[in-house]
Formats: sequence, structure tokens, C-alpha cells
Amino acid sequence: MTKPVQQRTLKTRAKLIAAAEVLIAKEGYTALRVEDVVQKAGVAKGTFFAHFRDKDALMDRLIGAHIDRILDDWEKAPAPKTIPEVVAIMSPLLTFLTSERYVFDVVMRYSGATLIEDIGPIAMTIGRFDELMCGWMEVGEYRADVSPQLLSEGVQAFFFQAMALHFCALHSDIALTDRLQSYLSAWLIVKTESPSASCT
Amino acid sequence: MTKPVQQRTLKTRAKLIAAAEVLIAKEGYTALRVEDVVQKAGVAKGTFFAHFRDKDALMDRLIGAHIDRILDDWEKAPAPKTIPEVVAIMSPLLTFLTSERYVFDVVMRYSGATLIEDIGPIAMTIGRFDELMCGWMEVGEYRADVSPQLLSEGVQAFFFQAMALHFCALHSDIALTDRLQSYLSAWLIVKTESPSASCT
Amino acid sequence: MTKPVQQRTLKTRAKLIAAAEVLIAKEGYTALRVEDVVQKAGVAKGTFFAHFRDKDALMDRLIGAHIDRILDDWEKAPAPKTIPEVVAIMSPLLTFLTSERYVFDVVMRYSGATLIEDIGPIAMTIGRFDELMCGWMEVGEYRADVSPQLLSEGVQAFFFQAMALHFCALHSDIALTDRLQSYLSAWLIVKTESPSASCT
Amino acid sequence: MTKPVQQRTLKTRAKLIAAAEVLIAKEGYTALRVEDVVQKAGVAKGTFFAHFRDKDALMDRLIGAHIDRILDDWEKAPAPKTIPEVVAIMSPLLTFLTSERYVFDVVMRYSGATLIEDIGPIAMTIGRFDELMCGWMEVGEYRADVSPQLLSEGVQAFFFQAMALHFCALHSDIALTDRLQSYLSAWLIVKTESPSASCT
DNA sequence: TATGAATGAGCGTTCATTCAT
DNA sequence: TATGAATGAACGCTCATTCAT
Repeated sequence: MTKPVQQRTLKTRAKLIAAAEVLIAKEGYTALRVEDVVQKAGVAKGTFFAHFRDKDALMDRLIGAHIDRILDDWEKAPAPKTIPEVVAIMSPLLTFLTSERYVFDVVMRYSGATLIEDIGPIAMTIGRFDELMCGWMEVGEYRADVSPQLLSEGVQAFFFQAMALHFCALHSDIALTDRLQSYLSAWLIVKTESPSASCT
Repeated sequence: MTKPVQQRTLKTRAKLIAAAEVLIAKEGYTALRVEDVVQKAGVAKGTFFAHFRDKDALMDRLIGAHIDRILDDWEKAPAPKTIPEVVAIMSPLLTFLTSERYVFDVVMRYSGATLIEDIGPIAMTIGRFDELMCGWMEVGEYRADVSPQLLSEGVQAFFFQAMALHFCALHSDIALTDRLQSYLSAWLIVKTESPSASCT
Repeated sequence: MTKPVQQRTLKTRAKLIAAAEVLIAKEGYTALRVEDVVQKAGVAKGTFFAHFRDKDALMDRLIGAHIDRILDDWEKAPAPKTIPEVVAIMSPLLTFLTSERYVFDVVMRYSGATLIEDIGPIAMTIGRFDELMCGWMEVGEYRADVSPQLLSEGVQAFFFQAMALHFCALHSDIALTDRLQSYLSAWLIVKTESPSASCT
Repeated sequence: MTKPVQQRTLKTRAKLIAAAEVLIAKEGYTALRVEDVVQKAGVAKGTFFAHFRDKDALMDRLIGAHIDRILDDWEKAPAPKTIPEVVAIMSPLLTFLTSERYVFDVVMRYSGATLIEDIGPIAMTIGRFDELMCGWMEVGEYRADVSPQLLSEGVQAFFFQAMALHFCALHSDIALTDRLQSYLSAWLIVKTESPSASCT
């Protein structure tokens, strides 16, 4: 029987998270300072670190929670069958992850857990993402010469590639979703005709 | 006629870069300190910041130069025709970019220029990477339903995906190059048989 | 026969001074940077120091010239005979010297020459101030138990004291000129009645 | 009930101040470096800035404390009744304030508070100076046509004037105290005879 | 658990002044 | 004279993290 977490503990943690969320709503993730969080929560700085290993752990939790909320919508919606549908359903996540460079960076860093015990909120969402994607791959009419699992990993790769290029002014004239769509079209569907474009 | 850069300026910059390279060879990029660079270069700190906007600008230059040297080898070598050859030739870059987490992060951050004027050394290498890749795509026997340019972008996506997963303990048992190879096989070549794997 | 100062020299100096004056008109003395002056004048930094021993030498010249222009007006006007007239005529100088704390500090520092050879523009103006004051002391109906020279030095002391207190928020509610007037009244005129104020 | 300052805080601040005082005793105020203070105090640099807004704040405190110690002696001693006694008692302060040009400048800058909240140690000492002076003015046999408060302000003005001229080589042959004495004689006492000196 | 003072390593900056060309 | 790159010595600051109470 595990010792039940004390009420006070829960309350303090909730206060910290609530404070952080208010601050983020106002100033964004990038500007969040531990200093401000504890002040707003009305607790001491040390208390923060009694609840979260470090600042990133809070970020992991906050961003993870946000992504989870988005994925909940993905789950509730009927599985997309076509690529435009896939892109459309992904759009809110795309928007969130590109809202701040910092958010993108954190997700990049935490999307793979560094240690087995370290699988945190963000890493969990990648798992969910992957699972959902696998499911979608199976119900859609996509190329069959590759396993759904691999297809899913590829979708992930292109998903990040599209965002990475988004942060690059040189290409920002092309819409994020358009780029993703052309990537996925090429990745998920194999046409028989042969084009002949050339590189610049 | 632009104002010619003075000899002295060139010399000082060279001294700074040389000093930094010696230090990096000894301790790695992560450990590089501006303080140490100027001391080793025998130059005042103010001078450093007259030559580089900040420490990151030096890093951009140093890492960019290193990547350029690797790409020079890519250019000198005959274009790889098969996927294993592509992976093999990419291997040194993979090794360099994963040698230090810090290096990977800097490259991620600088690979896309935020402003047109901001196109620094690293961003330039991405251009070269892309061009080379396009060339390779044309000479190899790859799927023809997609433009070489798009194929190249996909290779990039998988290239980064492989590295990102490498920094993630959960998957690090699979060799970086093996993972890249299976990605590229699926991306560049289309088989006719249909598999039937399932997701976990 | 002294070598005549070359035309070019004179022109360069004039350019520097003109540039400085434009900048000061825009941003004030405090914000003046040698960097900006030479840039605006279109000369190299080293040239600046070929014309002025240091930045302060330029300031000395500029501020001295400004004070001289004010003293020219003092000279042109009829000598004030009463204390209110003295205060009134002094008012423009008071305004200038308290316009920026930096100006006050420079004048404080240069009002006494450090070396005989060093008597610069500001120190010269103190001489003029003193002379004028002595003249005024002689024509006015002031206390006769003290030499005009000493009276003049006292006026100076109170002149600075009034300004010093002006820079102090605690007292800034009392107008600068009012304070100076009451100082000078006490210093220059001796009444026979005895007051009985007490300190706070 | 204000939050009580922790013991540790007090101790750290004391360490910082003690370290600074040792260094000043050795090298003077001018040569004091923040770096050295924290090192000698065995404290982190960040800690320094947690205790003092900046280096000047420490100087304010240190110099203010020194002046306070001198004023303590003024308070303990019997009030001077004659001008030579006044000058004699003031002498140690005169010596301290002219010991380093830097000290004089700091005092000038901080003697007037810019904001009400800005009343620092040095500004406080000016208040004490003034109060003491008022007391002395009342017990001595000085001119009665002017309030002690105004007399006190005049003494201040001459006190600073004497020091300002001291930093000026042209006049440094006349002893500081002698000059002050002649100023105060003229300011505090009114003779009936009329001299007839002329200005130079 | 909670507290909050202390840590600490290094970055970026400042800008008048010098000096080799 | 003119040039302008180089100097240089601190300062101020950052801010997540630790640790003694």
C-alpha cells in the first residue's frame, strides 16, 4: 500500500501549475521564469524544486498536457482516411508546436526519453501520436510495401521537417500545412507515372 | 568597390578561429569558453566581439566550416548510386553531428536562417547538402514518381529523424546508420509486395 | 614666426565641433559618444584625438563656449544693482548648468584648472564670472566689511550650493532662483534686526 | 511586523563590508573592485548584487559609514563656539573628503537624493551635518540677522567651495582650512569697518 | 515539506584611448 | 595628419539550482 500523497502536497503542486499556466497565457513559454512562478504561487523557490526535478520537468508537464488535450481531439474524431484529412486534423498540433521556437525545441529534446525511467509527459504523447498514426495508416489507402509502423515514423519525420523549415524565413512563404501535405503525399502514396523535375 | 578588409583584421580573425579550433580539438565544442579563446589567441575580449556578434556566431562559423569540409569530401567522391552507398557517404556527417548534443542543437537552431541576412555558415551547408542530394537522386535508381528535390527534402527529414532518435536512450540500441538505411529504403524505393506488420 | 595652422586642420576641427553640436542638440551632452561624433563628422576615430587631448577636452570647449555666450550677455547688460537683478541676470546660466547633471559635473571638475597650463575654456569662464561679479559687487550696495573679491567667491559658493540642492529631490520644491536669492541676501547684505528661527 | 532579516543575510552583508574595508584600507576607495571584494569575502558575485544594487551602492554605504563615524566625534565633542574651533572640528571630515578625488565625487553625487526612496547613507550624513551645524550656530556668537538654518546652509556651501578649490592646482598653495576659515569669518560674523580691496 | 539566501560560471558590454600603418 | 582595428579592465547580469535551517 503506497502512502497516499498528502493533501498539502497536491495543493502546492496545483498552485504551482496554475501559476505557471497563467503566466504562460500572458507571456508565453519562452518568458517563463521559476522566480515568477513561485512568486505568483506564493511559495518559496525551494518548494518548486521539491515538486519538480527542474524547470524542464514543469515544462515537460505543461507542454505535454497541452499536446494531450490536442490528441484527445484526434482520438474523438473519426480516423482521417485521406491525406488532406490527416493534414487537417494535425493542424492544431502544428500550430501549437510552432507557436514558439522554444516549445518546438523542448519537444524535440523530450520527444525521446533519455532514460527508461524518464519517460515523461511529452515522450508519452509521442507514443500516443505514434499509435494513432499507426491506426490511421491501417484504415487509409496508403502504400502497402511498408509497415504501418514505419509509415508512422516517416510521418513523424516529415511532421518535424515541415516545422523545422517553417522556422526558416527562406521558406516561410510556403504554408506549413501545404508543405506537410506534399511530403505526406509522396511518403504515403506511390504513383506510377514518372515526373522529371530538377533541383535548383 | 567595397572597402577592402584590412590585412590585420583578417589576421586577427584567423587567430581567433585557430585558437578556438585548438581548444575544441582538446575539449570539444561544449566546453568552449570565449574567455579561453581570446586568451589563447592573445587578443582582447572586446576584439572578439568586434569580430563575432556573440559566441554563437563563432560556433556557427566553426561548425559550418567543419560541415563544409565533410561536404567537400562528398563532392570529391563519386556520387553514390545505391542506398547503402548513400548511407556510407553520409556517415561522417552523422558522426560529427551526433558527437556532442550541443553540436546537434546548434545545427538545429542555425540550419534555418531566421532572416535573409542571417544566412550563416551552417545555413549555407544545408543548401549544399540539398544540392548534392538532388544530384544523387538523379543519378541513382530511385522512385521516379517524385521530384528529386522532394526526395532530397525527405532524405533530410529522415537524416534528422535518425539523429533525433539516436539521442534517445530507448532507441539507441539500433545503430544510427541502420535506422537511416531502413528509412531511406522505404523513402527512395518502392516495392510491389505488400507486408502486413502491425503497430505496438 | 609660428607655422600657420593649416587650412585642412582647421576644417577638420570645425567639422568635429559642428558634428558634436548637432548631436548634443538632439540628445544632450550626457549621451555624446566620440564614436558618433567622428562618424557624423566623417573622420576616423584617431583623428579626433589628434585634435582633442581627450573627450573631456571637447566637452570643456563646447560647454565653455556655451557659458561664454551667456556671459557675453551679462557683459552687454547694465550691471545689476540689486540682488533680485543679480539673480535674474544669472538665471540663464543656472538653467544651463542644471539642464543635465553631467554638465554640472563637468563644470565642477573643470572650474578649477588642475595645472597652470591646463586653464581651459571652462576655467576661463570662471575667471570671467569672477571678474564680472567683482565689478557688480563694487557698484551695488552690499556689505562693506568684506572685500569684493571675497564677496564674489561667496556668490560662487552659493551659486553652486543652490544648484547642488536643486539636484536633490528633497528640496526641489523650492525654486532654484528663490533659493539663490535668499542666499545672496544673507551673504551680501547685513541687517541689524535679529531673527530667531530654529533648525529642523 | 516587517519580515525579520535573516541572520545569514546579516552575516553575509557584514562579510562583504568587512572585506571591502580591508581592501580600501590597503588600496583606497578608487582602486576597489567588486571582483576583489567578493573574492576576499568568500562569496559569490551574484550574492554581491543581491545585497547592493551596484558598486556605487556599496560605496555609498562605506563612505557614508565613514562620515558617520566622523560625525559621531563631532557630536561627542563640546559644540565649538568660535570659528577656529568650528574649522578645527571640521578638519577630519575635510581631510577625508579630499583624500581621494573619487571620494569627493561620490559624495557630491550622492549628497542629494534624487528620489525620496533614494536617501542613502551619504545623503543621511548631510542631514546630520546640517543638524549639528544648526546647533552650533545657535550656541556660537554669530550674526543674528539670519536664521541658524540658513547659516548652516551657508557653512555647507563654503565647506564644499573650499574643497572644490582645493582640487584646483591654482589655489592649492592656500591651505584648505585657512580658506575655510576666512570664508566662515565673513559668513558668520559681520564687522563694521569697511575695507576696500579690489578684484584681479 | 517549506524556506529563501546563496551559488557560480560565463556572457556580453562599454567606450575612451592607443598605435602601427 | 589621418586611419580604424585593437585594447582592456571591470561591471552588471542571468537564473536555474542547491542547501542549511
